[in-house]
Amino acid sequence: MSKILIVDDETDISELISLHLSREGHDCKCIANGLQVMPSVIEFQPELIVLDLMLPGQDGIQVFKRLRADSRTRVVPVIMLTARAQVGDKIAGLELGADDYLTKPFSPRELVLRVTAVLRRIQKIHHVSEVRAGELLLDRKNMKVFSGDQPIDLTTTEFKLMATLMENPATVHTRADLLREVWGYNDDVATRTLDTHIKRLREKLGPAGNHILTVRGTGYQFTNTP
Amino acid sequence: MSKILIVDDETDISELISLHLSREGHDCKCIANGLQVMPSVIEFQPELIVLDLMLPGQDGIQVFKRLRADSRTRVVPVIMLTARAQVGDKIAGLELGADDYLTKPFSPRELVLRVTAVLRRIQKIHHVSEVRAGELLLDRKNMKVFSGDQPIDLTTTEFKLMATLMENPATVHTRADLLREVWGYNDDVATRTLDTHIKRLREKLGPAGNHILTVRGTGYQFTNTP
DNA sequence: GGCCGAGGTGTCGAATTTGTCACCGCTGAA
DNA sequence: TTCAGCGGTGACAAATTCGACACCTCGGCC
Repeated sequence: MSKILIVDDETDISELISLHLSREGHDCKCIANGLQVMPSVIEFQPELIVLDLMLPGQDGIQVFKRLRADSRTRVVPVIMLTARAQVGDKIAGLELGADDYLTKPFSPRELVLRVTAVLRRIQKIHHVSEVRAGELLLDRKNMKVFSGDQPIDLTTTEFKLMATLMENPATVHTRADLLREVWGYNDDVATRTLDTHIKRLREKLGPAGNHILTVRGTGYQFTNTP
Repeated sequence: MSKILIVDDETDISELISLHLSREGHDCKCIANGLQVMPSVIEFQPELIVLDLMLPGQDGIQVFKRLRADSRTRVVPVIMLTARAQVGDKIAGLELGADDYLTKPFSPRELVLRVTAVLRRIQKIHHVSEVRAGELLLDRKNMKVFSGDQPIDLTTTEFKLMATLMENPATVHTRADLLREVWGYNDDVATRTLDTHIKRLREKLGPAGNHILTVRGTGYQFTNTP
């Protein structure tokens, strides 16, 4: 369930990749032009970039260098796609710090595996410590939530739930998803704890509580703009 | 109060920098040889690197590239030092994504200002969610501590205490410091809670518990090498 | 060796946290 | 309009967490 940006000139390949990654629950966006990369990354805020080195008009390596040169995009992991012939590029890419690479042609399954591996590896290492949403601010480092300047005391479970919701705003979190992420329930348990905790969160958040929307029959959703 | 690695061939400059940064409360380490950079970074885990581009034997730019190419070191911000003449280097460095640069000669005050600025900027964006120490691993994201593969369940307070200790290993944390950071006690309260929690931590950590050293009359200290 | 004080440890009660349950209101489909 | 079911809510009881305290051990100084 990660946001992935696919940068490839060949739109059919992009779409194929996108299709397979979407099936895994990822949120994909495709762009064909290297010039769009920086703005797209800053706007879309992908958690992973799949970058074809064969881009029209400009070198994929240049695009990559620019990604790594900007502190806003530096930490985003990149998987490079290279044609088998471009050995030089591949080496250059890895030297510059690509997180993985794939030589064309490759099977979609292979790509999915690499993506999963990189995400798992990367997500364990970095994450954003502060999440902002309107007047709300989630501070992981100090395990606190602020509504404006006012700190809101949350218990551990409440905080985890809040963090899970805030981290992916505007997406619906299934009851099962939340129970898995926050409580570690892997099988589909019938429990009302989630409801109770949502209630407690809303209570403590006060007016900001209406950032948490109910999606009837499915789960809950955090919205930046209540 | 950040860990800063200074990489400079000229030891007198290193020492000058180190002196001024230490006065600001930072924890500095100096190395003169570019080859030591990677191991030093991985061991010392600095939050900022001051890198002189004039290194004996090898190019500072190469060192920098290697830092950015490794996922373990990629996010560590770098301030580059360049001689005024090396305009080409400076440009190359910025293009590659240095976080700031300084041309020699510079005043210590200037450097301190830059360091402070970069730290403030960077710390707001990312922080390391995982802290490693020997077989121990602190995982902020999931609020867990692992001893090897084995997860150790900690309560919120225990986790905060553990995190505070692990984040600055090899430094002595005063009782007052810990009570302030973990419990928020600002005035000097006489309490034994800290002792009790240290005991509980050691208990739960099992053999790894001897990472936590007692500094008699002062406080506690976390050590990477028990 | 004896003493003093710092720190280790076991235990207890209060406070907090958490999951369950019963009851109710609301929603949306028929 | 009706009704089944989903979700909101208040109450409650079990479990956990936390800080205090008493007692003990150990290190350092005389």
